[in-house]
Amino acid sequence: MGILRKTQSLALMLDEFDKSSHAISAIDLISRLSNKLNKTTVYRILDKLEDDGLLHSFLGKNGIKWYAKCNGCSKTAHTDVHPHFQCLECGQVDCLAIQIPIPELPNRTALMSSVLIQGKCQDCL
Amino acid sequence: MGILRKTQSLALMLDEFDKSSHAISAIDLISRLSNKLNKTTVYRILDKLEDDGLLHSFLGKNGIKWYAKCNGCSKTAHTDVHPHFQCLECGQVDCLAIQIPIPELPNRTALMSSVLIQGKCQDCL
DNA sequence: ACTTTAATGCAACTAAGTTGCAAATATATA
DNA sequence: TATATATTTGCAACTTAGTTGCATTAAAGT
Repeated sequence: MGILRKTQSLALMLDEFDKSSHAISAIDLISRLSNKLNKTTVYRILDKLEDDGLLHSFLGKNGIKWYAKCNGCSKTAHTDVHPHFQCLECGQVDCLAIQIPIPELPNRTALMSSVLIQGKCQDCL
Repeated sequence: MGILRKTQSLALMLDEFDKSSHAISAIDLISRLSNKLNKTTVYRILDKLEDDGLLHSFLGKNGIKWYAKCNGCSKTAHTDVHPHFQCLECGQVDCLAIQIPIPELPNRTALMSSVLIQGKCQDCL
């Protein structure tokens, strides 16, 4: 069950995602909003926004969770499966607007895939 | 700094990897050996075996760490970069002996990539 | 304005992994 | 083979990311 009520907490969080063109880690979001929201609230709203197809989540370098705005995802299906890029120097994480084709696997059925590319971003080159 | 001494703990751990053709999660290994080894020891030996290029590690579904035997990696470089497959039904994780080509990225340099494919494995189809 | 129900904060918890240090055990040396 | 030295190990305590239960607060419907 996704978002039902327009609360202040929700507005604050949407604001953060509007401000930034990059992905935001749950941890970072919690610290940015630490004087305004409890971390439990942050996690719960992230969950709901993902349910609603407004955000998608993925795991970064050390298994920590990142969120970014969805592009063409719906409440029912996260269709927009793209790779993510994490800069090894500044840590910045972005969605890449490309498709990585996953080949047919003998004896297996691929249902989803996650690709994390690491390297140097624009700013750090 | 990798393995220096041939200890019992080391033998026990190598045994586990010899027994299984699949990847093993750190957690699973700890529980398999819980009556013989301390979890700290398990983590430390895994580290060293990875340093030595005998094992490689990667992150599975929920960000937990998996280890599998290396194929052609050396102490200095983990060259064998392949995707991993995790079965959504039984949880089993395997290395896939294929290459996923990462395209050139405009304005960025890709230094490494990790690909996790999820779906159904042989046994669960 | 009042009622209902969802959202929030808090504190306590879980799970995976890490650290410091003293005790145990390999290996090198005599 | 005994001894010295240095690596490994176990333990307990800690860290970090994320979760849960429950009482309180605040939206939204009437």
